[in-house]
Amino acid sequence: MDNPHPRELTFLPSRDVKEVDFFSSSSSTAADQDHTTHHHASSFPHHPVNTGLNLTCETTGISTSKGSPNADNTESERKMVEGELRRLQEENRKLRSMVDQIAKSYSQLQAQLFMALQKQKLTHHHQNTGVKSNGMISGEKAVEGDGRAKVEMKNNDASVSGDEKREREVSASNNNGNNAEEVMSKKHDENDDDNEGDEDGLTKLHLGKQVAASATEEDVLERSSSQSWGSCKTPNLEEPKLPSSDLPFRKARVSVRARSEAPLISDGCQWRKYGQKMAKGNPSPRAYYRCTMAAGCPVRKQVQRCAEDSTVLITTYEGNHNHPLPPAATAMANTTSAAAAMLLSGSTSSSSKETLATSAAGGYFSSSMPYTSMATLSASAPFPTITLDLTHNHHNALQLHRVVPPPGVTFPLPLHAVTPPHQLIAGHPFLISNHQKLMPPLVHRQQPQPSNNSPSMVETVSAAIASDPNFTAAVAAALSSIIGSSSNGGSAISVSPNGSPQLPQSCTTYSTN
DNA sequence: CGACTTTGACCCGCGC
DNA sequence: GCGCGGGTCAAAGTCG
Ligand SMILES: [Zn+2]
Repeated sequence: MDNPHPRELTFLPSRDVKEVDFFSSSSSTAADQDHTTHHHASSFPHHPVNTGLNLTCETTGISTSKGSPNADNTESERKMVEGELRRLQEENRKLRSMVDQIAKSYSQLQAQLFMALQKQKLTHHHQNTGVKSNGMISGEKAVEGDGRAKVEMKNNDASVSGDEKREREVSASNNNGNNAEEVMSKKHDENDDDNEGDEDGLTKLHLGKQVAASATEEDVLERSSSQSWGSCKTPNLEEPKLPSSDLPFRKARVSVRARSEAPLISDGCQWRKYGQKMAKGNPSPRAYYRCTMAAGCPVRKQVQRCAEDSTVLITTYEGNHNHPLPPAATAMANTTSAAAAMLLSGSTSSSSKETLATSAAGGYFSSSMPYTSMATLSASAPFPTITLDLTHNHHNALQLHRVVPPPGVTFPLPLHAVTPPHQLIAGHPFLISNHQKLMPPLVHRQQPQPSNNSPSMVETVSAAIASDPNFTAAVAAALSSIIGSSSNGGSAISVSPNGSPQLPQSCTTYSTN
């Protein structure tokens, strides 16, 4: 059991947490201010500011500074106060809207959770919980070692037409150091030997192309699957039916967009470049890297600059590490897995509905990752991809984009950047349930605070995601994190479910700034 | 000398 | 079947 995921929250402990506690700090201050203001500004039309937040003002009276004896001063003071008051009201308003959204989201999540649990009970009772260590993801076929346990997950969307069910097998490789290697490294071989004979049907995934989830994903999947997965289904919307059932599995990828002059982002891992190609439509070449921290580590990443904005570096991660990672790298890994999980969950159910997924995701993310700019999930591309867009960092309003970038999607992830250990993040798993329709666009709050750091968001998100996919836990975590964190920049997540059906693997892409 | 990068060739899936 | 594009392999070169 060494799952990398759980591993310490080392999310790049380099920075401090940037999350702002919305409620704790901001709100409190606001409240205080309110009080003060109220007193003074009696004349104001001031609406009853009710922050839904329950910021109670009464007692506090900040009578402190007031008492100015001079009328003149009083006058000027009053103006100032009024101005402040307005500002505070504005802030309160924003806060309130946030709260409302959170509340809604919470409700929805609860409902979903509930449904999911029920489904699980009914539907799949049997999922084994595989334990997994780190997972590796194999691309399309999972190679199975003898010792692996396989778990099958089936998702059926209850809501959806039943055909959507997918079956996945996850092979949990407990002892597979090798497996991973094999899998990743040689795809080619697989074909040939894919069957070493031993396989029972399992070996070949049921699907022609379905892929077994890699171990890594397994983690995610496993956990999530047990909970979140099954559940994911959304309430029902019809799904577009996708050919998905047939679609081959693909790996989930996580990409990060960030502005960076440097050609590479340091994510705590060691990478070896194994190829470079000129991508069509993009003047800058795309570089392919493989993790060299461990022999068989299947993790790969692609790095390329944005065609439109060469300052934006897009890093896409795929796969999970099969070895322990340094703290700095942990975040990434977690992110990846988390992202994968998200994709999976999201894709599963909704592959069709962006909205829902989107909204849900958006909600969570945004809440959980205040700093991130936006996250996008898309199943459409060749592989399901989550993109974190850190290029807009500061002040962004939360937006949901349903962007479906042709190529992939983006979603804010935690960068490897070094950050301080976040408790939250690591601790709380954050999942996006696929289909929840939370509020569509989250609130946009733009807070004056510049301070955000994009990284924190990312971290948060990734951490959360990565951490455990338990739905419940995730939800709880998400909520808590949301509540706990203040949002600064906005983040948006969008999901575009196009049709890709299943996501076997996970990739994470980062773009550095 | 080992690890990494460079770079053209090769493989493979996909659309026409 | 062919061409295209994405991704990977692996020999050769580079660096410390
Ligand atoms: Zn690795």
